[in-house]
Amino acid sequence: MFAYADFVGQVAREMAGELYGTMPGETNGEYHDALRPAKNGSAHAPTVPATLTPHTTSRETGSGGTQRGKSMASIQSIARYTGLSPATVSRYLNGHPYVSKEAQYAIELAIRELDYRPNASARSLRSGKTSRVAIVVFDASHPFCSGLIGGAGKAALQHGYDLLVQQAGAPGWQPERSVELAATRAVDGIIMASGSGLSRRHERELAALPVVTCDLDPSQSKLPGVYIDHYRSVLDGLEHLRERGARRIACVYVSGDQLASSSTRRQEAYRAFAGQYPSIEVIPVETENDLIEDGYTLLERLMQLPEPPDAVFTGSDDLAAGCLLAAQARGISVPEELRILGFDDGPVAEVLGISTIRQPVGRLGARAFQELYACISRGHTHESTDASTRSGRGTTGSARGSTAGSTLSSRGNAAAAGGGTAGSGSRIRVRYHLIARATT
Amino acid sequence: MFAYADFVGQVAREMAGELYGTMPGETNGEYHDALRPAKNGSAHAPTVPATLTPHTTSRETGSGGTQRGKSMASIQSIARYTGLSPATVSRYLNGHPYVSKEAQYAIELAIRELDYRPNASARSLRSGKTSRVAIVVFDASHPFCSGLIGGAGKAALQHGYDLLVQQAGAPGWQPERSVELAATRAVDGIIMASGSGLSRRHERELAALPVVTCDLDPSQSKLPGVYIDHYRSVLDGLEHLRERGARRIACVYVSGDQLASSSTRRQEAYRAFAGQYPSIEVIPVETENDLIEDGYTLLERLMQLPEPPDAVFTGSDDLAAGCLLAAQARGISVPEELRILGFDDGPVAEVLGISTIRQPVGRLGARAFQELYACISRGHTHESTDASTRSGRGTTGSARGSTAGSTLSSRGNAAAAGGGTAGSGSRIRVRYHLIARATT
DNA sequence: CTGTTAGCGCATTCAG
DNA sequence: CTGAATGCGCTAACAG
Repeated sequence: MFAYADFVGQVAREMAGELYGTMPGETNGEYHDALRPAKNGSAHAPTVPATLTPHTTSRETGSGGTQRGKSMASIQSIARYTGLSPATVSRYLNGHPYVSKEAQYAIELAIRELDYRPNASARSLRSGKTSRVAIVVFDASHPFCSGLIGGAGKAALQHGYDLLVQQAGAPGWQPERSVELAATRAVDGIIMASGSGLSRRHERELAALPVVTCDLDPSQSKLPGVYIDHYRSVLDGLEHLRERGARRIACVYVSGDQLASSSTRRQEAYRAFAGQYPSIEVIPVETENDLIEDGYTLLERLMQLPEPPDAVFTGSDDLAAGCLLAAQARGISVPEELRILGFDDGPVAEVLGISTIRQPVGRLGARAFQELYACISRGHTHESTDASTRSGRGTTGSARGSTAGSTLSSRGNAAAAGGGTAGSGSRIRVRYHLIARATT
Repeated sequence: MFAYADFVGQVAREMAGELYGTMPGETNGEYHDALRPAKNGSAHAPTVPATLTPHTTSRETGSGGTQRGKSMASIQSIARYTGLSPATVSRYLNGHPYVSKEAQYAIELAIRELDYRPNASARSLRSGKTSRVAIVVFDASHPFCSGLIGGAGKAALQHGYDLLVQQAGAPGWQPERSVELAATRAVDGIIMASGSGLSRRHERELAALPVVTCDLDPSQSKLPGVYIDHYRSVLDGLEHLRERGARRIACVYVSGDQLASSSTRRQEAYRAFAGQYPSIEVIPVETENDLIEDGYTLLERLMQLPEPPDAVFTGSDDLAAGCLLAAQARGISVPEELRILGFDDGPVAEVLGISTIRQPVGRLGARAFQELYACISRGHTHESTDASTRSGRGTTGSARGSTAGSTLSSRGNAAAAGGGTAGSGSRIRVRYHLIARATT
């Protein structure tokens, strides 16, 4: 098969955050700072002995401001250059009417000549907006998170926004950082896609800011959020297994809910399912992480049980893959003896032929941004216009064929209207797909 | 097997950027734009008849500034609150000495009371720095890119920096956006990890800014950059195949080099290898994309050839996976009849047991940031102190056992000293690993 | 159509 | 130890 031990080692190391450090034994020649050329300023480097103050061209360099020598052209510069006033230039820049043709030409020329660029900070300071939002995920390199980032980023772009990424799982990160980001107006709003380390206090602080949670358990906080209905997707998945004859189903949940996913909701679904089908045994199983290796050991643990399960609801493709590999290694036939269901429909599930539940991750991220954008445009922070009429529009079971619809719910500022017909309400629905594959 | 057609459809759709849009048929209650408050400007959109100027609440809301009602506490506010001067407060905030105990307490209280937060834009405006850098990738949700983002983000965090992400592959993105980001001082620097659409002009503009390329072909631009030595890794990979008896090797390259990877370097390596071993036939193969589906069709194409290859150097795990699946579908025995080598060592290669070449993607991103950081700290932009003495420190072949070392090179501002011993030079080395697995 | 004035929030002189 | 003054770059009110 494959070098499993080695693999485990690698993953463990990478997850431990060592992946970007300097490995011992690698020839690591850092830069010499010595031969730094003095390209600074208008040919007078500040590195001068300092006994004689280089006399900074008297004024102009003034007190604070841009210390990068080039002394970036300002709106003033081009005002002087053209003989116009800063106001006129500003007007031109912002596309205001009432700027004479001559002025326009002159300004355009000056801009090109002086290589002028408006200063973003100054603009933000004046306008109070940054055209920038942040998304907080646990680990940007995790497929789920990166999907979120991708989707949110694309949506942001369409509105002229940029996306800042913070990783709650990175060494040194603290919840403070995210709160401050918005509080200090470094961004216009935040998409919280990681519940990691979110204390009550932080949440309270966040509530005062434009924030939207993303795939966080909605019952955990009062913040508006976009999320997939894990409860129903789990029920559908279990139903899928049941229909195919499973009677002892191992139901996995991740202990540390570091990653953005509502494991509590899942567990509720497990319980609900167990209640609904007393004849089926639901075996809750805990795992610390959801990587392939974890799945591997997980299955070995399961097989130690006096009465091993005949199905595993893993809640993750990687776990499922690990389970499958372990099963194959043990000579357990899948799916005859053991059914395995994944989650997310990543490449791994694809190539291994694992049945799984596909989530519209990219769209989830995009919706999150859109909600946030609405929030921001409205000038609100979150304003509890809470009327979550959790509509239970049928369709709960019946994983008929290979796909079943579910909802992606959005609980936002606008009043939530439960109804079934389209339009008017803050609920947005997309479909997830339960994909049945031959292997598992 | 698995529902391949369906899969292909999905991937195709997602790559087309539709992944975050609204699917037809889903109940999608978009927001009504009707109730959007007229928060534009100070309430007079330029589209207005302009006869009467709406006259905004006289002072306090004044001219520009924060339009969010709460009227954020400023340093002034707490100066007034405490009876101190703004200067003292500022001193306190920046940890200056010479602030009396009493003042401190008073200020701390006021801060808590007024819920004060320093304004990031104002700070940036003054200081000229943002503590923020941008990374430009083609698609954040691609494993390679997300690895870069993850690594860069973590490294950034350690220096108190935040990371902004732009996706060059997103609909609507233009190279302008990236340039402007740095030019307008919205960020302190840029990590360019996507060569997509980079014209000469843009590159020239970038050259004047703190920028570091990441995994872009170093021969393509004069910008400083961090990159993996694809040339040598390819040679090692081919050597690996040769040692195992391959004599007709299909060498894949991606036509559009949209993703951050130097396909030209690879092709050079292909040629070099072909020159070195005249008895081995190197068959260059082009593919538009590097997804599993592409690998699948790729192999089918290869098998149409009069003389099919006995090995494939795919340059991508996904491609390799596709090849493997296609081969299995055709009843071709792997590795006996056909050897397949992947690249990156992602989960897919892992579970399928595909031999592959692991790249330290996270570390690559991290190094890129570190280079950029050095750049920024030094106050430089890039200054071509170019002396790339490409050292060829042995170790080229000999994929002995299962791993072989290679270099991750960094070409920066400081002069590059080729030498073998540690230190002194701009070269940074880490190891990639060629991982041999049973299946392929 | 244009210039003058003023101030966004902060940090840094320079005098006390 | 502290306060007054100044300006970072930009834009929105006013007058012209």
